[in-house]
Amino acid sequence: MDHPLHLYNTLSRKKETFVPIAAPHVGLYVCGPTVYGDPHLGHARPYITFDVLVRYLEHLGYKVRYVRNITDVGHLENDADAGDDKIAKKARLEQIEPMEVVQRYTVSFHEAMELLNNRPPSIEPRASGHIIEQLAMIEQLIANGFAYAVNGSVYFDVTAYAKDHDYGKLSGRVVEDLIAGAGNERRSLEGQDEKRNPADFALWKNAQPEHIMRWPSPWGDGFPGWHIECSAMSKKYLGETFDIHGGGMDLLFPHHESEIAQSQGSCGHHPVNYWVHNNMITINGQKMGKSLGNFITLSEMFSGNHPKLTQAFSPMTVRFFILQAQYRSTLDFGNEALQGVEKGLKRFLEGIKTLEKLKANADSSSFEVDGLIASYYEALNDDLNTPILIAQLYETVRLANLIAAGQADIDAASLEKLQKAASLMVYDILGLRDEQAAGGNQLDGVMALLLELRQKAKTNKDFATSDLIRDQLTALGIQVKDGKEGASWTVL
RNA sequence: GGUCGGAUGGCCGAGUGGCUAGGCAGAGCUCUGCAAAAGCUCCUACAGCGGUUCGAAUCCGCUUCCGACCUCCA
Repeated sequence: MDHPLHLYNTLSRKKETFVPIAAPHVGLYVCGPTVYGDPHLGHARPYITFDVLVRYLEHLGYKVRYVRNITDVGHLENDADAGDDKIAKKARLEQIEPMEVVQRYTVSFHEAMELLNNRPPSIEPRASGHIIEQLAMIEQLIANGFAYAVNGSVYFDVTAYAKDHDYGKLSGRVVEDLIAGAGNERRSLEGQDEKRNPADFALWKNAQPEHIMRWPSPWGDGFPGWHIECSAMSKKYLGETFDIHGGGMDLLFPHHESEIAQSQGSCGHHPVNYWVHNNMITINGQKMGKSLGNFITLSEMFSGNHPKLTQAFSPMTVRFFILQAQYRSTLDFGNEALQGVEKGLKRFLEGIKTLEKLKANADSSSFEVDGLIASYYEALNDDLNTPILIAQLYETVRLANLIAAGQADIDAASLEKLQKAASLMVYDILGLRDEQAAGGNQLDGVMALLLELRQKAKTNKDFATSDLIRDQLTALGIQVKDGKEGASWTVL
């Protein structure tokens, strides 16, 4: 291909040509959700972004193994309940089993992903199902001198690791600063005094008696630390070095930095070639997140049941909204923006349908079809620039409408090429689907009949009847559009 | 406090040295029995101040403002 795929690699801080380790195979690991709460708008962004990446890679002919974990062992709290396990806490709160919480939110996550038309990953490993692998990696780290056990907990020894490795190369941290402590604002975490050094991080945490989620280990009952699951599971399913690791920018430090240290420390080499990070969704310019409590869940988006929402927004509106920003830019949430996207999406999909139904009307095209199609690929190849792709597809829609109106020409061969390429981009790569496609053959037949009756009325100048039919249909949510080739309709 | 990033038209959001991003909103027109849809046209912005350059939204410097990470987070 003339323009190979380029991805921005956080590690090198520049766009790089994507070259897999063992083409045509591509290994992709994306940090999955912690299932102790409903999925929110922020979750939609990485999973849509990497869904598009997977779809595109497969279109390019790669065989992708897409691994995305489910974190169901919880992480340390930072508030008054410091040292608690988030999942255990929520379970006590609701008087149910931890695994029940995990199950409920895993299901709700899957439902949201399906609504957003994100395809499931190839493997979706659970942290709780890989305790053995995590323990093995921790023991290896101890054996290699990069970890130490204290009071039933095990910590990663950043100082020891940093002697021969660059801890901080991904996130741009300086080890000395981390060791010195990150300023006066740094809160004191439970277990901080057990660490040899403030920069050290937990690999295994000793479980307090009230701690429900616990597993036996060589150091006593406990639970895995913050970052070890991703290292252990990516190694298990993708190997010690794999192609792409994705996730939100907020995971850059300490999560991904520590993943590198754990993998490097235990296996002896760098785990990932391309680190790809999506930016945050903001609300009033501020990050939308659990800790700030300013997030909107996906089910609230879809139902409109949230004080910040003036109306419901469909899953495809949300998907289109997210795809209209490049994944490395922040994207600001707003009703006005969403409403604009909703209308734009409708016109967009209508236009694509118009293109699909188009018939060739000339022996040559009045515009350059190959260049237009090439522009789709150029956009995607440039670090998945979906907004540019969408702009080019809008241009395609404009041309299709012109052809339909007899104001532009296209030949048969060009038309077929364009139809194929545009549909591929819209449905297969961007992963949009027509939410209004409903009714089936029966409705089609009924509508054809109604429109025929209306046409008769119009021919007889019986506009009262023709308007009655149209207005009643409008009231039912079906829009009638009179065109040169007769009337057509869409479900609103 | 440290590190990094951003400031684009009413709103969202691309773009990195000259050439229209795109969408939504708004205005006009065409089409139409009237609408709707669609098309065409218009609205042409780049935080501020300096500098480099024939030419800067785009490069450099300074200023102001905003954000992210440094603590679980997509």
